[in-house]
Amino acid sequence: MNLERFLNPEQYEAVMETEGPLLILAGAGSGKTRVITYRIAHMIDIGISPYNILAITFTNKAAEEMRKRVDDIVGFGADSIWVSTFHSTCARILRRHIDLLGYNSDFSIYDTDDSKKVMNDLLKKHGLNPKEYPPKMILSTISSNKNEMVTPEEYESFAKEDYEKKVSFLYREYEKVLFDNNALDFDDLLLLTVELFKKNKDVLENYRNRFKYILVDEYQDTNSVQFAFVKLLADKYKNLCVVGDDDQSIYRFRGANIRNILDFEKNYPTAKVVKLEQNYRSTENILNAANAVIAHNIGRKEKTLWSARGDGSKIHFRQFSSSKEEAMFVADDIYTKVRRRDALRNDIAVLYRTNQQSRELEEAMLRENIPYTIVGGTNFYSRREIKDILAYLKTIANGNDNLNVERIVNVPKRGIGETSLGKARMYAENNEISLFEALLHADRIPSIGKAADKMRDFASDIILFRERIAEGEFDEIPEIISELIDKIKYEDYIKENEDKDDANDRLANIDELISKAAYFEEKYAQENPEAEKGPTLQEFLNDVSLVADIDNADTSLDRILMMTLHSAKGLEFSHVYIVGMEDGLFPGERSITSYNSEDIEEERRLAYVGITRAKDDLTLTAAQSRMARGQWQNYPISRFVREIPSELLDSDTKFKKSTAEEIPMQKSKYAPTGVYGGYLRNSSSGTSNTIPGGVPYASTGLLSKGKPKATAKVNITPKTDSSDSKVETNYKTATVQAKAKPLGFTKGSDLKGSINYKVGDRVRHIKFGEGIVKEIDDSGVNTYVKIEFDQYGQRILDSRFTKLTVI
DNA sequence: AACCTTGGTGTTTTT
DNA sequence: CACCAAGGTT
Repeated sequence: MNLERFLNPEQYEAVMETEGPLLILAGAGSGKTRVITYRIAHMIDIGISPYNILAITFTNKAAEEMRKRVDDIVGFGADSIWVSTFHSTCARILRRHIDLLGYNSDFSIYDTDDSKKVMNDLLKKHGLNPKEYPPKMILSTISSNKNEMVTPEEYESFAKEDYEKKVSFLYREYEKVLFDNNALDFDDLLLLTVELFKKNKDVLENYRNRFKYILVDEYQDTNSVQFAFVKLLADKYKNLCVVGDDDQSIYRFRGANIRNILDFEKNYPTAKVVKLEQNYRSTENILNAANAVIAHNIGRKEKTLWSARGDGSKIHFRQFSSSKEEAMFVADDIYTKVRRRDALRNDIAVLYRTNQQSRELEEAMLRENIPYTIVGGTNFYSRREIKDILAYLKTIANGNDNLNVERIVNVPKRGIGETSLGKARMYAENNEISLFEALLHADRIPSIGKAADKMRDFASDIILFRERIAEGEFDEIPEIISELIDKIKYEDYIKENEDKDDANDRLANIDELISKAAYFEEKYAQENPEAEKGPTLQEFLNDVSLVADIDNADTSLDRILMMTLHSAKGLEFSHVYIVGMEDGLFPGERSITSYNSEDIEEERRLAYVGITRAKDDLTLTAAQSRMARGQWQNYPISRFVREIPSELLDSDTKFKKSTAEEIPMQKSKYAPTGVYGGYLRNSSSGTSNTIPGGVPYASTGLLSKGKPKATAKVNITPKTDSSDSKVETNYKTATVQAKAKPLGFTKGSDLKGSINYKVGDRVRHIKFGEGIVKEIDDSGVNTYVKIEFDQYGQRILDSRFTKLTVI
């Protein structure tokens, strides 16, 4: 391969140094991905076996992309490189060897919600007041301990105050519950792998010999336990290449230790260092702005990023009176750009500090009819119906997992109530068996009555599935899911308990889960070409537990992307908007008042990451007031905007002197048309709400169609709220009690137009095969497509998720 | 046992 | 404001 043609001298050096420790300091946009992929390709080219390479990436998406790119260059062998994230790598290792640590290889992986549930139960059990011992805080202490590899015993010996002693007690108890449930939380995946290696030298030796060459991307965001993991593996051959940029370290809150990258040369004295300082991504104006901002941080590795792309346009800054105005501006600006063909939709991103900011932006995009995808927020996998089905699958895989058993034992309702369940719990505890075991032998539970039969039926259904899977009766995971849903009559349950739209929504989500399983099978077959069997249920559940929000974002669609600054790491867009540039929001209140200067510096690094996502055009916006915590907050313009030299800025507001008061407000040109406003609660809470500014959403089509479930009480009174006083419309405030659709539908809400099939078309679906489009229903919030499949019969699919190809 | 209402409370960012 | 948990009602 003649690589010098494709690489600059520094990149070339980084590619060629295959032996020994190497630190690549890769500034933003400096062609890092290019270097990594060429490096791996080169290694294979000079005869290093792909089998001996381990590459750790930050997201699964990045892993997939890297594999694809290497494949494009070398054309073979890329599939036997082990490319994945820290968490997935560790999960995979643990599935093989965790029995050495006393766990069972069918362990469940608990997400944050699960951990919270465990902690709440513990507090209740020990009569501790959640106000005195906030579960969130305790869990975060536990998490930090795990990331620093501090055991409950060690923490106990540090603990001086009563509070700390209680926390150490809870830490110990929490670990016990997880162990008893045969469950691991995210931190355990890393921690236990390190423990495994330390305790079992032969296992470690095995992996050391396998992974002779190790590459870690985004090294600035590794934490102590990840460092330990890498060090253990790399210590024999020391062919460790780490790539990172200390200026882009943004995960301190989850234990990332910036010293890992700053001290790399100390830890590996023979290390070579290569600096990549030419930025190929951004215009000079954008890069200079980023450099100016980050220069305010102290204690960084000195580097000067430069670009040869020319000045480009200036950085736009606008301040608005409210966050609503801000959102409308962004939507309007995007609309104009796309219409004038200045930008393609999938080359535009809107970035924000907190997920809740996505709400108003979403409304604005809907109003301007701009197709968008929101990354993150309410995760697909945290939807009720998905969690239910997954809880079944997890129970089938791991019967010791009491948490998941509790979730589904009476869902769908099968007449097992709280009272009888309490007795089963008691019985399980007294006999030191799992809850599932107790249910299976429910007839032995004293004074339990009729519920015993129901319990036994439930447990034996689960066992039947387990046995049939073990005997290889199912060819593919989607079949397990489909049959499970039939068996427990989940569809009927949904249809009985929800109105038509909601039921459709949930059923479509379940179909989407089946599609995901089918996609997983496909991916697995590609990555394991020699495998005779498909992936196991555990492997699928693994994958599901460890997906990042960004992993699911399909960047090829003709939609703009909206996400947090954190999620945007590693991505690039031609046009970038960063909204909410306000002191108090970004940087956040806490980092401003914190006396630890690290906090504000991390926010600044986040700003740096955000700015450097932009290739050609960057727009920063701020609002003078926005609603937060139920109150209007008035924030001044972010210091990060003020740190950008004024000659780089295009702004019709003069704010160099840097206080918000001096800035004239933008006049609104977005007079509302009478349909505007806040959110209705969904039915489960059912209380009345004030809709600031107008008729409830029903008339915008955002509410689920059809009549409200509860009686709608709509009192319209003149609006007196001052927030919209600039807008000359006849505003009303409405108090309604209604069955409403929460606006939080994310993951790429669709807008009409991006569907490329019509009634009568013959289409192909990844799992259900071929079929004919019978009906396209876009009367409600989302568009549903009814399809008659040749093999699977009629199904209703949600167009937001379903990818159908017209044949 | 299931549904509805009320009240209390919390504040980034994510695997 | 929005979420969640506890208590009250059918």
